[in-house]
Amino acid sequence: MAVTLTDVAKAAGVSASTVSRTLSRPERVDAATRDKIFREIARLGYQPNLAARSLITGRTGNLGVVVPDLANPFFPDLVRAVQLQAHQRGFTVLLVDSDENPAAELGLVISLAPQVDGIVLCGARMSDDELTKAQQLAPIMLINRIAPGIPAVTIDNAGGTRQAVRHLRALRHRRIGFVGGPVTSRSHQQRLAGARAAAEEFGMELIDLGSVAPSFVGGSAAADAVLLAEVSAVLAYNDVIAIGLMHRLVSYGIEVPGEISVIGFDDIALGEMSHPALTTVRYPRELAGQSAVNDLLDLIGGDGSGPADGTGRGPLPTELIIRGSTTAFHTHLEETHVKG
Amino acid sequence: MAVTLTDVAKAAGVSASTVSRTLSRPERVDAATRDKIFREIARLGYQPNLAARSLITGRTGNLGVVVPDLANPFFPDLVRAVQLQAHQRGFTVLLVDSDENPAAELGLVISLAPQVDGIVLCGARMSDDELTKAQQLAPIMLINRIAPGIPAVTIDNAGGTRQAVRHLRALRHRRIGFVGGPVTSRSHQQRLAGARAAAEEFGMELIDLGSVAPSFVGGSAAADAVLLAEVSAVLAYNDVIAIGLMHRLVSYGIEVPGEISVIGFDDIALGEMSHPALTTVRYPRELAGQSAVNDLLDLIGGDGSGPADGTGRGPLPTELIIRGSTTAFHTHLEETHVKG
DNA sequence: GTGAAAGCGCTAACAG
DNA sequence: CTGTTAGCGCTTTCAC
Repeated sequence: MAVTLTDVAKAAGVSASTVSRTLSRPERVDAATRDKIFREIARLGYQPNLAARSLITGRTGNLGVVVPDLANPFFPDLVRAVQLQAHQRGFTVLLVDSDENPAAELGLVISLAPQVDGIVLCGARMSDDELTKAQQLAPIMLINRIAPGIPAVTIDNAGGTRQAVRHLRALRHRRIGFVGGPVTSRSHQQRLAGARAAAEEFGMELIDLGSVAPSFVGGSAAADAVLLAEVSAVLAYNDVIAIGLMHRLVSYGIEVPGEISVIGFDDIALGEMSHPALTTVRYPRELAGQSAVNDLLDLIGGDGSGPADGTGRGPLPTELIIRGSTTAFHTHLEETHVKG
Repeated sequence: MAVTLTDVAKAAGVSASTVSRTLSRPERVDAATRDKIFREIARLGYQPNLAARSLITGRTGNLGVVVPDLANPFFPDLVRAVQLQAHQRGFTVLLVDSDENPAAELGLVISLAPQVDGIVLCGARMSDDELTKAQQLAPIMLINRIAPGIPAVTIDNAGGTRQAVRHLRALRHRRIGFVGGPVTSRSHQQRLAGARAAAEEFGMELIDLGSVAPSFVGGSAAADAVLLAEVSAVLAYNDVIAIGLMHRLVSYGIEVPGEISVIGFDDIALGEMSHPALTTVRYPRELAGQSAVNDLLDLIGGDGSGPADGTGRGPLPTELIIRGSTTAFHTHLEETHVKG
C-alpha cells in the first residue's frame, strides 16, 4: 500500500492530526513543524487518500460529466473545456457516455451521483421529470439543454442566427431557407425564431424547410427540399447538417457558394476542413464548459453569494465565423431591391 | 446523506455484515433473508458508498484514462470504447486530458494513480523512463505507444500500409509517395516499413517524402513535395495529414483521385465527409479500447492465467477502407508494365 | 447462516 | 499550537 498520513506523522514525530492540519490550514501550525512535515511529505512521496478523505468530508473532489456521444465532434471540445477547468479547480472528471440512450441516462446519473460532488449534463436527452429526479441525487448543471428549475449554461442561439441572416442580407440574399434539427429542442426553436425575426428585420423571406436528423445523412436528405424551395442560401440547425447538405448539393453539381450559400451552427473543426470551408455560428464551447464548472462549483460551495442559481450569467455570446461557403456576393439578387 | 448499508440492515432486521455478505457472496446467505435484504435495498434505493468500500478493499472501481488531446478526432472514439468496456465491467472512467503537454503527463498519472485501479495511457508523449516510473504507481496499459517492458495494445501498422500499397498497385500505380508523421514514433516507422516492403513486393517505387506535423497544416505543407516527386499516389502517415494534403492539392487545381490518389491512416470520421471521401486504413479503435480495458483488468485481477503481460493478444488487425480518393483506374500508368 | 468487533486512512471537535 | 478521541461506511475475520 501507499504511504499514509500516519507514516508521515511518525516520520515527522508528530500526531496524525497535525499533519492533517498542515494540509488543510497550514497557517495554524508552527512554521518549524510545518516545514518538517512538508519535507517528510515530499521525501516519502505522500499522496492523500481521497477516498478516506471523502468518507469523512462528504466531498469527493470529483465532477461527473455525461455526454450522449463522445464521437459526436461537438462534445469532445466541451468535455475538454470542462475537464481543464475542473482540473484547475482541483477536481477530477468522471466521464460517462450514455451512447445516445436517453433511457440509460438517469441510471448513469444514479450510479455517478454518490461518487461526485456535482454533475455536468451535456445535451441530456432524458425527460424533464427524470432531470428533476437527477437533481435530487446531485447538484446538476445543464449544457445545451434547458429544463424548468434546473441550472443551465445557455447560449445566445437567436443572436447567432440573427448574425447569420444579417450576413446573408449583406451579400444580397433575399430568400433563404432554414433546415431544422430536433424540433422539440429549445435550441432548435431559438435558432429558428432568431432567424425568423432577423429575416423580418432585414426584409427577407425565410422558408422553413422542415427538420432532419442532426447528422451528415440528415443534411444530405435536406438537399431536395432546399432545391425545391429555390432559395439562394440556407441556414442549417448545425454544422453536421450543413456539411451533409453541402456534400449532396456539390454532388448534384451545384456550386457552393456560387449558386447556394450555406451556414451552419456550432463551429466544429470539421467545418473548417470541409470544402468549401463552412461559414458558421460559433458555439462558445470552451466558455460554456468553463462556465458550467464554475457555476456548478459556486453552487456547491453555496455561500449564497453570486449566481448560485446558475442562471446569473445569462446566455453566452455566439459569433458568426465567415468562411468559404458564403463568400459570393449575389449582385443579381439585388435587382428587385434596387429597382423597387 | 444517502442511505447506508446500516440503514438497510436496520430495515431488514439483520446486521450490517449480513447485508454486506448478501452483496458480495449471496449464496452464503439464507434465501429468505437474502430476498428480504434485496427488497429493502430496492425500496430504500441503497447505493453502496464506493469510497468506503475502496478504503478497505484497496480497489477503487475506477479506471484512469489519459489522452493528449480530446479534440483530436482520433481519441474520442478510443475513449468512448474504453469507457463503454470499462462500464460494462463495472468500472468508472476518470478522464484526463494532458493538453499535449508531455511534461504534465507524469504529474497527471501521479495524481490519478491513488484513485484508480489502473490507467490507460493513450498516445502517451512522455519518455520511456517516465513511463517506467508511472508503471510503479499503477498498472498501466499503453495504446498507440510502445515502451520496453510496458504492456500495450498494438495494431498491425505494417499490414495496414501493405494493404494500401497493394490497392494502389491494383489500380496500376507504380510510383507512389509516403508522407510521414512523427519520425521517432514506432507507428511511423512501422507504417513506412510496411509500405516499403509492400512496394518491393509488388514491384513499385516508394518515395519517402519526408515527415510533417500530424495536422491539417502539416498535410498542406506536404503538397509541394508530393508534386515535385511526380508520384501518382501518396500514402500519408494519418488521415489528418491526408486531408490537409488533399485540400492543398485541390486548391492547386489538381484532381483527386484523377491525377493523384491519396490514402490516409486511422479512419477518423472526418475522412468519410471530406471531398473526395478518403480511402484509409482503419485503426480498430473500438477493439483497441476494448482490449486495453480487458488486458488491464486481467492484469489487475492477476490470477496469473491469460495474457497477463498484456502482450498476449498480438497486434490488432487493420483494414483498408476504399473510398473516393483512390477510385481512379490509371490505365496509362500501366503501359510500361504491359509493354515491358 | 449470522452477528460482533476491529479497522481501512482520514478529519473534526475538543482538550490540553 | 498540538495531541487525543471518535467516527465516516464498509468489509472481514472470527466466534457463535
